Amino acid sequence: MLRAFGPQGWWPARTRLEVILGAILVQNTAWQNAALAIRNLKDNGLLSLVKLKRASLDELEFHVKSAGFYRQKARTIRNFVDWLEHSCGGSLNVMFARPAAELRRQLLGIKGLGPETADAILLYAGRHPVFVADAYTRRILARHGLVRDCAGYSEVQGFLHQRLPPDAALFNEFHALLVEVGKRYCKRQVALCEECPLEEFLPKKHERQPLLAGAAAPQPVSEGA
DNA sequence: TGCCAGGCCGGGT
DNA sequence: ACCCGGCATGGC
Repeated sequence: MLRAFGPQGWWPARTRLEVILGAILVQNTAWQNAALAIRNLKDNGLLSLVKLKRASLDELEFHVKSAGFYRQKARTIRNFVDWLEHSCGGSLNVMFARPAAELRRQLLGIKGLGPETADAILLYAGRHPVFVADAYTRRILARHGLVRDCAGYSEVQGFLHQRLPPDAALFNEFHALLVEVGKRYCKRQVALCEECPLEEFLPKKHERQPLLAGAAAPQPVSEGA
């Protein structure tokens, strides 16, 4: 994928706060629409924790409207800012100084932040080696028979964590490339992705082992595989 | 026109 | 522990 598409330069954000806002705003939404919302916040001087704290909910809703689900996302932003204030004295430095596992639990406690959003924050703003097993990642792995079709977020994330060295830069680039490939070759209603450049690196279909088929336990994998 | 997009929550089995 | 409907805008 890297050879086919080159480095993706993700996450497309300038600051940690932009990563966090983008992670919330992009939930089940095309990035373009989330980027528009970020631009609106920026153009209206709201792209700082102090300003976000002062903004009314109506104001937030108005500016993030282009991202869709704007009432929920405005509340989620508000929930995060409130939590940061109470739990971290309003400091992202304090927040990101916490151990990844603890911080993840706390983020999941914020209404509107689920596993993918929390992990995107941990990886792309905190540089923690946590794989973001988003819809494209799950779809591509399932289409190639690496995980079950119905595999959920944590199952796919576990699959990747078992087989990859815990390297944030690797997770970053790999995930970004999976999304790029997914956008081109692995949409929802396309059953096959014969054009997918991943095919080149995988065993032929008849040679593939059922790595996580059915109720079988995950296979132990050698170190650094 | 209809489908899709880098989810998450709440209520129901 | 799943399953489902609701949430909403913008692009093709």
